[in-house]
Amino acid sequence: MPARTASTRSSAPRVAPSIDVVILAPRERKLVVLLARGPAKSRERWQLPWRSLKPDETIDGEAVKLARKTLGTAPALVEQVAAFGDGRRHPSGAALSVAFLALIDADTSAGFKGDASWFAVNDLPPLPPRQRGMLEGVLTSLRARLDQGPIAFHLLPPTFTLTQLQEIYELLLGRRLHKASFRRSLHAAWLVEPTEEWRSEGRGRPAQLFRYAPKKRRGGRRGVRFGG
Amino acid sequence: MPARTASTRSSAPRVAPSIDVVILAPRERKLVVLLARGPAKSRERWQLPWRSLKPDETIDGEAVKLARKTLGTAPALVEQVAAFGDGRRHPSGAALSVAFLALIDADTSAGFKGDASWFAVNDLPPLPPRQRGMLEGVLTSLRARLDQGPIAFHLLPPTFTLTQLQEIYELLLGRRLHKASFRRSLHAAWLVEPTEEWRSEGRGRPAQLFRYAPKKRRGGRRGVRFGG
DNA sequence: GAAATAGTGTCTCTTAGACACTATTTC
DNA sequence: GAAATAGTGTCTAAGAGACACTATTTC
Repeated sequence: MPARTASTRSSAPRVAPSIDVVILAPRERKLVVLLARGPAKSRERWQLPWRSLKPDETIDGEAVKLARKTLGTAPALVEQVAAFGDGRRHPSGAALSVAFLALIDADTSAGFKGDASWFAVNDLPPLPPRQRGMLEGVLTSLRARLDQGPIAFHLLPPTFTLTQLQEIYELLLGRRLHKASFRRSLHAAWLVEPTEEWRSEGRGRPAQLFRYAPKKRRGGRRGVRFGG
Repeated sequence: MPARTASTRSSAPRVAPSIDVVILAPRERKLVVLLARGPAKSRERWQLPWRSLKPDETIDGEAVKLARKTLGTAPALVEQVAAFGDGRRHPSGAALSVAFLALIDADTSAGFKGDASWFAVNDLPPLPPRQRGMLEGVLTSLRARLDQGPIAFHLLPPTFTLTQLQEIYELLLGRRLHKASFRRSLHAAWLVEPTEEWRSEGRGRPAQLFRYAPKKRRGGRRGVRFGG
C-alpha cells in the first residue's frame, strides 16, 4: 500500500471535495426540495446547496452548518447518504462530492424566508448533472431506509395526527397504505403515544394528536427477506 | 452559493481523498477481511487496502481496480458504502475517505496468494482509527442491505448447496435461521434454480447444487415496517 | 444398524389487507 | 340528515417458526 504523494500528473486541477445537501420537506402532498440560485456564470440557474470541504473539517459538521445556513433553522435530521465521484460535472469542479439528506417538517419549512426556493421533486428545473444524480440517490436511499428507522417522523412537527403520519409514509413510498393495518403496525411498534389534544380540521371528526415516543420494546426479528 | 476557490487558509495540507476497500470472504463459518501491510513508518502494521484519488478518476472505477490489484482477481461485487470525513486519522492524511465493500467467494479466496492476509472480522489487529470505523460501517451496511438485494450470493461460488446459502445468511445476520422456513421463503422468491448435480460432502446424504437464477416474478410489496 | 446430513409435511401463531362498520364533526 | 373525516372489529390469506418426520449417504 504505497503512501502516495499528492502529485499532479493529471491534466485536471486538484479541487477539494464538495458537500451537497438535499433538504426535503412535505408540502401539499408533494415532497419539495430546497434549491439555491447558482452564480451568474454557472450553466444551471438552480443548484443543490453545496460548499467545498477544507482540510481539518468534518463532513458531518459542515453538512449541518450548510443546511442550517441555507435554511435559517436547524433541520430535524442531517444524514450522509453517499459519495459521488463519477465523471459528471459539478459546479465546484471537484472530482468527488458527498451527498447529505436533511429533513424538516412542513410547519417549519412554511416559515422559511431566504434566497433559496422550494421545488417539487417530481418537477425540477435543470440541475448540474452530478447533483441530479445525487438527488436521485438521496431519494432512493430515503425510501430504502424508511423501514430501518423512524426517519419519517422528522418530516412532521412534534405533534401530529395519525392521518398525517400515514400521508408521509404514502408520500415517501409512493403508494397507498391500508389505514387499519397501518395503525395496527404502528401500535405494535410502540413508536407513538397519544396526547390529550384533538385537532379539528374543517368538517369531519377531529383527530387525536400523537407525539413520537419510542418505547424500548423491540420484538425479535422474524423472517428473512430476499429482496430482488 | 459561492464558488469557492481552493484557498489554503487552514493549517492542514490539502490531501486528495482516499479510497479504501473492505474485501470480505466466508471462511470456516467466519467472515474474513483482507488486510495489507502498512509501510514501515506507519503506526499500524495492517491496514485496509487504500489509494489516493487523483483528479479525473471515478471512485467506482478506481475501487474496482484497487480490489482487483490487491486480490489478483476481480471480486464478485464492488459497491460504495459511505464517505468518512470525521477527524480520525487515516494513513493517507486525507480529510475524506470513501469506503467500498468487495465480496468474493470462499473457493476463490482460498486460491489467493499475495502480500495481504485474511483476518477474521471478529479478531482483528489494530487498524488506523478511521479505517476501523470504515470497517464497522461496511459491516453494518452489509447486514442492513441483506434483505434489500441478493448480495449474499456474491459470497458463494456459481453453484452451491442450500445449506451453504443458509450458512452465509446466518454468518451475516449473526443468528440461526429455521431450515424449512428459509427454504420456503427462498422458493417463494424465485432466486435459485436446481442444477442436475449433487455434492457428497463426507458422511450424510448428498445435497443438490443450485445456481443463482432470479426470475422476474416480483410479488407486490406488503406491509410497512417501523424499524426501531 | 448408528450417525450424520438433506429435505419435507403439517400445525400454530402472527400479521397485512379487505370489508364493513361505528363515532364525531360541519354544513 | 348528508357529507366528511376519524377510528375500530372481524375475517381471510400469507408466511414464519416449531416439530416431527422421511431420505440417503458413510462408517
